[in-house]
Amino acid sequence: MAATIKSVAELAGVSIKTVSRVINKEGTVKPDTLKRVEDAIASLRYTPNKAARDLASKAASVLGYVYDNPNAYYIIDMQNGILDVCKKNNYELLIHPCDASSTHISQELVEMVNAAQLAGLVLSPPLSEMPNVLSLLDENNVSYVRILSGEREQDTSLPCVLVNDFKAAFDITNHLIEKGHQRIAFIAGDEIHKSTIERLNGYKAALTKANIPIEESLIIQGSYSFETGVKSSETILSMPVRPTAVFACNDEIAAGTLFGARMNGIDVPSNLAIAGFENSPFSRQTFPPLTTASQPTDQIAQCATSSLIHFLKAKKNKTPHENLAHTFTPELVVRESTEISK
Amino acid sequence: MAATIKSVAELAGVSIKTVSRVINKEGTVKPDTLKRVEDAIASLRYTPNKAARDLASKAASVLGYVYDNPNAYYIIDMQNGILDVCKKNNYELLIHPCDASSTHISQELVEMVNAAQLAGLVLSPPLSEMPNVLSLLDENNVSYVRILSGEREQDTSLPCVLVNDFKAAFDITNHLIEKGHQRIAFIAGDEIHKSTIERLNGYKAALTKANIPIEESLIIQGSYSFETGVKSSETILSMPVRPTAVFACNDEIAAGTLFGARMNGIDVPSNLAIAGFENSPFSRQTFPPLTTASQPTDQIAQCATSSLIHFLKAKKNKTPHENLAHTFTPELVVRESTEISK
DNA sequence: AGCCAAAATGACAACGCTGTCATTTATTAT
DNA sequence: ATAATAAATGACAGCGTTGTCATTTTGGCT
Repeated sequence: MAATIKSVAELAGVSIKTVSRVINKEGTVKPDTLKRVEDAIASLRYTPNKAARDLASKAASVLGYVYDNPNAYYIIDMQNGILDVCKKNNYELLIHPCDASSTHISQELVEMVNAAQLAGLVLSPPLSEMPNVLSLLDENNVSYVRILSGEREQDTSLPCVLVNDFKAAFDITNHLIEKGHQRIAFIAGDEIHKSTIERLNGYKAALTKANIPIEESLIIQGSYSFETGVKSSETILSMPVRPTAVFACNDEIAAGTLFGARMNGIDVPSNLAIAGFENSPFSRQTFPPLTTASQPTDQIAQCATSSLIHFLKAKKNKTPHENLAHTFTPELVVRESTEISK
Repeated sequence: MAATIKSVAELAGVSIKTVSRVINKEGTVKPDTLKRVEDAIASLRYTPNKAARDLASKAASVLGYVYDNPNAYYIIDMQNGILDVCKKNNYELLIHPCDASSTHISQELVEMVNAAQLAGLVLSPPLSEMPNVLSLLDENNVSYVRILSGEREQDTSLPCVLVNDFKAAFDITNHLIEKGHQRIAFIAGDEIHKSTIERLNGYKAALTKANIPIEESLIIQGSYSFETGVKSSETILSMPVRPTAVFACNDEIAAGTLFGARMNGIDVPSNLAIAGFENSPFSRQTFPPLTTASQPTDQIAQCATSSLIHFLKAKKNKTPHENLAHTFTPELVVRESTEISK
């Protein structure tokens, strides 16, 4: 069977504790002993038994990524970012898709954390923004890092990563205004997502700054889906005074809007300019490609994960932990859907 | 701290072994003892320590999903399918994205299996089709299930799930022929994927059956990407005798082709019919929506995962394992990209 | 009631590692 | 050279389970 720490110790002529020191890089081993142990490890192809380590050290090194989000691109990017950092820190990742609208969701998460002995959780929206979820996690002393839109509430000592959707939405709206648009419709995503609200506020702020009155009739409720875009395009096209531009809350909605416009023979951008949000791959693949805001999802994920890991280390060593909140601001990406190419 | 088996045993007034029997559902516990133990578990909110179980039973219940595939939708579907079955069987899933073109890929996988003490691996294309990867896994006695295109080779006792790309590609091509097309271009995906070859063969078979000669100049090499589609559309549009239809190896290529056609003012489907493959969400979101073949990715994933778990159980109990290969055939989905809607 | 097999339960040693603390060895200061 | 100190190493007891095997209890027969 597989080599154990004992067989390595025997081969290297040292005690198992010394081998343990080597694999944990404790640094208190003499160079030549180190070498012997390393050789033994290599020749036996030894890999430490994870279960035994976790058991002995009373600390599982597994994080959980919990999401409820239909956006495959977002999830993959998040996941890859998280995995990246996990790998570097010798953590494992447990993936847990779930239904945020379920009434048992909070309970479900706590049970999962217990059952899988997770060290911590990475929460992306909308879970990261649901007070009931967060408070139950707090009660159960679960460590987590949140990725969310807007500002952080003061009442937490846990790490979090903020996305400045307000600023990015402001920039997009501003871009449309600079292109000469005065009537700009806004298609909202799910209300449960704080990003929807932040983006709406950014939109409003840009209008206000340009002295354009905010018309509630131009603001359309919806969800983060292609279908919302298609439906909204109908609404928009049938408005008595038709807007000349649309700012959709994400690329999927924008793509739907584009699709709907197409169906009705409306040319984009000459008859209707459309902007999305997220810079997901298909924002480049629609015709014409979509103006959008580029969210560095994998960086956000990496940042969140390493914050969490730092936090966990600090917690274990009872070291004080300076709890910085990192902020990312998505950047405007201008493409043909708002600008006629030469 | 958290409850342990010992505290449960004390509270219930039984030995830890009996508690162990209860949590493992061994079924040899008297109803009233069972009840007492279950009550104790509930009142202490006990959850078994995973590390301890794995260590004692010498068998971690963690599977690995290894992929190298840029297609976010495919991966998410696969992953969800796998997770589904894992959850039902109390397995965990470790996600491992990797680079199939790396020279160390085989080694990397073996190391990962050892390091994480994985029970088995789920391999999707192209990894599932790479002889060097498979043989090294075999050498190291790693259990895995493969998802792949076409037929199974005889030389393995491990489970696998087959996708009949040949038949589906035949159906798509046939559909185009029935629509009256005689010159049909084929845009291939990456050569490393067996699906590319199977789909090409299906295309050829359909042409042959309809007595349409196969023209090599109509077969364009490429990779599974939007860009391939865009580029290929240029190639196609500049052909001396222009094809009237295109069968792209997947939806992404098809979307690219559509994009390219658009750029050149070619109407789809009236000037050029386009079919894709995969039924990924955006095949519904292009304008016009794409005719494609619907692959039940999550079912395939579920089937593969449960095959693997059965195999592992059989292996552990040294029970003989009947090694069936399941086959899925993607189904034709006709949409507007090949058919003018009324 | 008395016997026996079958069912239920328990005692205890693993499993492979880390943490604690004791012991040995090397280094420095005198 | 010698004591004092620091660095390196080791012995051993856990960690919370499961597996093995021994022991007790139960229920069905006579």
